[in-house]
Amino acid sequence: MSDLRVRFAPSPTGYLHVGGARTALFNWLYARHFGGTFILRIEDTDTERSTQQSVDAILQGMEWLGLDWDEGPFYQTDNFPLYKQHVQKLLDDGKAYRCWCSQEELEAKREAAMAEGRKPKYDGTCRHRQDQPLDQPFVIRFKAPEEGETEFSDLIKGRIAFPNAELDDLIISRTDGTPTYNFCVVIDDALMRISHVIRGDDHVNNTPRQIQLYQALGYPVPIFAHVPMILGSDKARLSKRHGATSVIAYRDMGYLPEALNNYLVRLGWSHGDDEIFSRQEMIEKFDINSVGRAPSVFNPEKLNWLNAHYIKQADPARLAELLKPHLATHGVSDTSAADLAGVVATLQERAQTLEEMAERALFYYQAPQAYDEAALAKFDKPHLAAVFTVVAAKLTAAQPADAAAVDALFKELCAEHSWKMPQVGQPVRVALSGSTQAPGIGEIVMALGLAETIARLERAKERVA
RNA sequence: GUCCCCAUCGUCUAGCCCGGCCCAGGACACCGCCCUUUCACGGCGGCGACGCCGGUUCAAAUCCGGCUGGGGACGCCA
Repeated sequence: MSDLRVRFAPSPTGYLHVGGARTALFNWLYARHFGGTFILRIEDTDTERSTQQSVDAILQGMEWLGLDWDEGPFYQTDNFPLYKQHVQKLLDDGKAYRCWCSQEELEAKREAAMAEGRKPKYDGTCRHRQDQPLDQPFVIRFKAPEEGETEFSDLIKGRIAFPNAELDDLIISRTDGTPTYNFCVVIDDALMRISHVIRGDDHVNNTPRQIQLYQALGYPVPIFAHVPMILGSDKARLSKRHGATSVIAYRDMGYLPEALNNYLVRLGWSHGDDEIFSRQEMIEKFDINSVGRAPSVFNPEKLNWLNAHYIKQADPARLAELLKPHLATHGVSDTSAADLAGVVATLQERAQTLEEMAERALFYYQAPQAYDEAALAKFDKPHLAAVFTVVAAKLTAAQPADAAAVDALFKELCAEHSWKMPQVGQPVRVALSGSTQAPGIGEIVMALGLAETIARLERAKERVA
C-alpha cells in the first residue's frame, strides 16, 4: 500500500447528496487507483446541527454506492481534547489571541464594510488588546500574516494565490470553547497524514487560511485538488429545487448504483470519448489531471440513459430482488404467480428505472381490468372472438416450451387463417396485458404460463362477445 | 461590493499544456429513416458549439490582453 492517503469528510447535517457523493467517489477512485488509503471522517463540530440520523444516512449512501473506506469513520467530536491542545499551543507561541468582540459588533462591522465596498474582514481590534478579562466570554483567533501572499498549486486548477491582506484573523475556538471547522480540518488532515485533499470547489477560499495554519503548527501542507461544483439546469448550484439531490432518493426512484457511479464519474471527468465504465475500468483510468476546471450541469436524462444501459446488462435475478419493493408500492407483494426473473427479462430493454419496470410489470400479476378499447375497435367482434379462440386452442394443443416456439405458432396460425400478423398480434397483446405497449407476445406467454394465458384469452373473449 | 475560479453543440465532454491533421470528434436529448406483431432495443442519418473584441503568428478552439457572462467565497456553518 502506498503512502497516498485521502479522505471524504462530510458534515452530518443532512443526507449524502450527489455532489458529496461525487467528491467521495473521486477520492475513493484516487485511492484505489494508486493503492492508497481512503478515510471517512465525520465533521460534526457543529453540535447544533449534526445528527446521528444524518450520519446513518451518509453511511447508507456510501455503502449503497459501494464506496468502502479503509479507516474510520472518525468523528471530530472525539478529538476535542486534541484541538484544545493545539489551540493552546498557538496561544503559547503567540500565534493566536483572545477576542472579546461580540457577535453583534462583528455583524455591524461586516455590514458597514460591505456598504463601503470593502472586504468584510475582521478589523483586528483585539489583536493587540492588553487587558485579558478572562471572566468575560471570548473566542480565540488565529493571528494571520498581514503581508505577502499565500499560494498553492492545485492539481485541478493550477496555481492559485491570495494576497494575505485579503485574509483576516479567523476564529479557531468559539465562545463555548469548541473548535471551528477550518482549524479542525487542518489538525485532522495533518494527524491523519492526509497526502491529498480532494474536495469541492467551494473550499478554495479556505485553503490559504488552512495553509497558514499548517505552517504555524509546523505540519507539512498536503496537496490540494478542488473539484468544480455541480450545477442545476439553471446553472445555479444544484439544490432540491432542481429535483432529487439525495443519493438514497435515486436508489428509491429505481436507479442502480453502478449507473449513478458511472454518471457521477463522467460529470467533470473524462477519459477520451469513453462513456461506460465498469468499476474496474474507473479505477484503472481515473486520473485527477483529467478532471475539468469548469462546473458542470447535472443532467437527469443522461443518468436515465446510463441506468437503462445497466438495467439491460444486469442479471435478471438480481434485478428481481431489487424490483420487489417497487412492486410492493404498487400493491403487488406476492410475486409467485409468475416467475419474477422471467418477468424482469421481458422488461429489461423497456425500462429506464426499476420504478418504471415495476409499473410495466404490473399486468403480469394483475390481470387487465380494462382493455385498450381504441386498439380493439380496429377489429370487428367476430374476428376478435375467432382469434382468441384459435390462439387458445393452438396454445393448448402445441404446449410451446419457449418464446420462439410461441412466435412460430403465431406465424403458423396466420398462414392457416390467412390473417396478417397485426390482426392477431394486437388483439392478443391487449387481451393479455390490457395495452398495446408490452413485451413480445412469446415472452409474455412464457412469463405468464399457459394456464394464465388461456384464462386471459377466455376472459377477453367474453368481453367482446 | 471585494477576492478566488471558470468559459467548445441545449447538456456531459474530446481537442487546448506541446498552434497547422478541426470549415471541431463522441455521448445524452431532439428529429427523420430502417428493423418490427405493439412498445421498446438496435442500426443509419440529421440538427447543433470554439462567448465577444483586440494582439502574437505564414497559421489560433489552441498562446497573450481586455470585455462580457457564469460559479464560488467573504459565519462563533461545514
